[in-house]
Amino acid sequence: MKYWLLKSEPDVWSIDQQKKAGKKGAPWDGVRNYQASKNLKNMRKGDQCFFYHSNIGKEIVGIVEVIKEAYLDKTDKTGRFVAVTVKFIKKLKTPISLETIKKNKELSHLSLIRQSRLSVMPIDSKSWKILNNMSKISL
DNA sequence: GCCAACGTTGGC
DNA sequence: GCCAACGTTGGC
Repeated sequence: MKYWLLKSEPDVWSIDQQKKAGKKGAPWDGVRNYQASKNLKNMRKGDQCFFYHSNIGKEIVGIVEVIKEAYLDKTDKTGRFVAVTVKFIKKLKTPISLETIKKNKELSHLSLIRQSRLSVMPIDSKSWKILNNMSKISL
């Protein structure tokens, strides 16, 4: 299984809206960047993704799971980009802020920090574990 | 195929 | 609201 991180502006699509979508999940569409799109294509059913709120909050707020692999993004008229469907798994007890992530040397290689504009990125399993542990500890 | 102009993202 | 970083577009 692979791990990913998905960014969304909460006033466009938030973790609470994702929660409301329930078991059926909701399409993760609107990606208009080739690198991000390539990452979407590499997602497999069952992969887990951190849900990150950009701009407002700037923190990882929850976890979602891929339930449908890449298909053409209906919102893209050019037919170049893809979407996946993800379903809500849980909200983190303690959201992990970008600031906190930046402070951790073991996480400094993450694209979240190195490539701030990328909206879909892989997370290695070690970093996934570190972040998961952080979410259970209040700081 | 280069590169200037322009648009977008996202942290601050 | 500003601006740095960076991706895309289009003229040549």
